[in-house]
Amino acid sequence: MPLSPLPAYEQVKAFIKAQINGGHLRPGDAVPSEAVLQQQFGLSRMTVNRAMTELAAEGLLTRIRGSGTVVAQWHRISSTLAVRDIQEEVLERGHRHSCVVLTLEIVSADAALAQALGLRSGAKVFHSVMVHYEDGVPIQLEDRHVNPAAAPDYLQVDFQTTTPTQYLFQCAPLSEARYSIEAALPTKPEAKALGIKASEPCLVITRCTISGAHVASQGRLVYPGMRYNLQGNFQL
Amino acid sequence: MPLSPLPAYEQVKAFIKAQINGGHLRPGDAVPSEAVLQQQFGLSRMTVNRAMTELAAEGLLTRIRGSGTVVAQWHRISSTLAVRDIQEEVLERGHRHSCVVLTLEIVSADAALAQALGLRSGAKVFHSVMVHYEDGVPIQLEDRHVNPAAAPDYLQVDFQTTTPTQYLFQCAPLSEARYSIEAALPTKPEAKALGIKASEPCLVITRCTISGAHVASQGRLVYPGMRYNLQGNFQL
DNA sequence: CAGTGGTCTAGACCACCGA
DNA sequence: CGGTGGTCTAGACCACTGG
Repeated sequence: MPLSPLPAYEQVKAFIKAQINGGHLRPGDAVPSEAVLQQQFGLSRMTVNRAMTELAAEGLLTRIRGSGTVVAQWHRISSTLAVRDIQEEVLERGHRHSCVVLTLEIVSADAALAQALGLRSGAKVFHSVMVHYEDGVPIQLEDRHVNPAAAPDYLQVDFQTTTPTQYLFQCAPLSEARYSIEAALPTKPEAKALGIKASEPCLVITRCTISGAHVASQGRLVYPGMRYNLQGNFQL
Repeated sequence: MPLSPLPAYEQVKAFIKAQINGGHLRPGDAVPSEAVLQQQFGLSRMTVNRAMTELAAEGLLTRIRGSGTVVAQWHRISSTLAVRDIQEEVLERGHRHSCVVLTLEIVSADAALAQALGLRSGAKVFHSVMVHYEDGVPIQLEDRHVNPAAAPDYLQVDFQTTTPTQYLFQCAPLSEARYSIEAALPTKPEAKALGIKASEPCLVITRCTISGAHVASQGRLVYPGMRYNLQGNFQL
């Protein structure tokens, strides 16, 4: 008969978090052992263990077999930096998304691109450039090279209704990705397409997605610095 | 007598991951129920349940009580966006860290700052500005306002050996943080301190840390765009 | 209704650590 | 050696979903 609707292991987690938050447990301090908590809460060890294991997975505790559990020295500031689909993001903010395709073509990969996509130099790859708008304001330029093996029909996609991210995810489910976030200036054509000055700083995310055995695509996402920022929130 | 050193639940996780990775299970597809996996692997349900629960927590699966488990539609691109201590980061790269303090003073908070720190307008707060160097090259400018209630001895700290992040973490353990990442131009004094042109785009991270009841500090971290980027890697 | 996942128990064996 | 955490079992009750 649980008076509170919270599962028992969540209550244990909350208790430990409260101890840390309130300063009763400080980084480096020893946390009560599972046996003790088991007694205090009147729970089985498996339940207490789940609570502690999850807190350790969150980076809040450090557990050492044979020794004990201590409060972790550095509480990670993580917060799932979600690199998401631009359309989804815009719609979620309750705004209107639209997209203009500037380029959609087949090109020969130069050495660098071929290497990145795991192809031989000179191989044919798809290339697209488009601008995404939020309520009519250009917010992202997307310059992407796609491995035809991963998405053979890429050139036929209607990018008014589907974004490359969505389409690629559908036909080549993501298994790995590498990305980098940096501040940089746009190229001249990019600045023109985004309707900003070439001296306007931009947030540039370059991303390389891998699907199974193929490198599926490589993209460069350019956001005008004045109109976009990445926000995060970290708790506990 | 486990022939493979991997725990059973990890093997189940690996199996499911492999199925997804290999395309045998695609987003939206139903995943075998716990009962089925229990049979196939000859494990107890608790063990299978742990595997599935963890995969769901990682965002790889979506579980619906009473209905079943399906492969999640969007594999999150997360990556512990580690907002870490600059000194730690530099040392980890095997380089030398040094720091020059430009300002260390007490100021009266204006309305905006007071609001952000949860103080009354005009309250005294600590203010520091310093530049961090990696092998002698300026890599970060740190402009920080500190709530005296959280770190009364802030002005006495030796910032040659300890960074504000380290010190604040020690005397006011982190319980919550909010941050924002954007591309922007440095202010004129910032550009001068970093030895860059005022037209050089920078990655600017603004961060507000909360410790228990206090807002501990608010910081503005400016990284020259040419010398710094945030990298991430996502797997699964 | 039968099948699903969410939680919990009371045991158990093991590897490891520190005294 | 006793205490720690890491894992696993064979049950159990529940809330929820679908047909």
